[in-house]
Amino acid sequence: MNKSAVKVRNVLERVGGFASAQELHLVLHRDQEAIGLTTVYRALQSLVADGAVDLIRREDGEALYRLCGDNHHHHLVCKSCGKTVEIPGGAIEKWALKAAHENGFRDIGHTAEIFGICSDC
Amino acid sequence: MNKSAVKVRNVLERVGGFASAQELHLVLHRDQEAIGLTTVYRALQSLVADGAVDLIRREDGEALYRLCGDNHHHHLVCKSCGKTVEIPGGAIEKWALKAAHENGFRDIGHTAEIFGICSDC
DNA sequence: TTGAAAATGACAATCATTTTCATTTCTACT
DNA sequence: AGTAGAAATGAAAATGATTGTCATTTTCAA
Repeated sequence: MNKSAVKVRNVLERVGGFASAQELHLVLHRDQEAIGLTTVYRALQSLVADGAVDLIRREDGEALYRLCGDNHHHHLVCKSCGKTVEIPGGAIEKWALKAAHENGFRDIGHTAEIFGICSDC
Repeated sequence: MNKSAVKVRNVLERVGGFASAQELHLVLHRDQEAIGLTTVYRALQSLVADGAVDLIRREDGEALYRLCGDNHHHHLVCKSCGKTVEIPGGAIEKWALKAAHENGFRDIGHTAEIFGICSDC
């Protein structure tokens, strides 16, 4: 992991939730960390590729990033306010492996998100 | 619902899965249905607002639309050749409902896709 | 030190989606 | 039928996040 990726990861750690690439870039600049927007995007790409960062999409399609623990989980997202709850995979993992295996697929990955309206909205 | 929305809905019915706005526009043109891309977008917006159409995001952020009330299924996609297999939801449905309920969410929907390498690749 | 490879960032390019706005088509009422 | 006002349409321009380009800088092993 290179220097920029470390900086970006530190900011993600500090903000402690989902943030867009542009927001992270702003925070870095407020902190006098000279780093280009392009580099922020590249750092995020590699962090996501390494599995160190989660990527989800806001409803308007904008990408949001968040540090993720190494434990695998999925998201329950409120369509109205964006509130997000991490939930364990559980049954999904087996379901994905089973379906893939039955069809002769290997190197399996999966995505799953649940969305709805939270109790506050 | 106006004329364009009906046309768009008919195409969605015929393609029978997720499709992007641009793909739908292409299909409409192949069918000699003169309709502008702008109008396709507007029709999709109102269909989504009416709850007649589901909107999800591809991994690159592009919007995909699907008629609601389609019998529900998920996709197993080959990362290499793009081959796609429809698979039933099964366990996922229960998992999504349970997780959402435990966290006080309502109006639940979910997306799930499995990626891997198919036997031909 | 040196030279190749990787990283950086200003800027331009891309591309889905939205806005604008002039024009056309409905709709309701006489 | 006629007509005014509202809604729909679509071509073109604007928007905005993300990615590509490429010249320059940094890193680092030999």
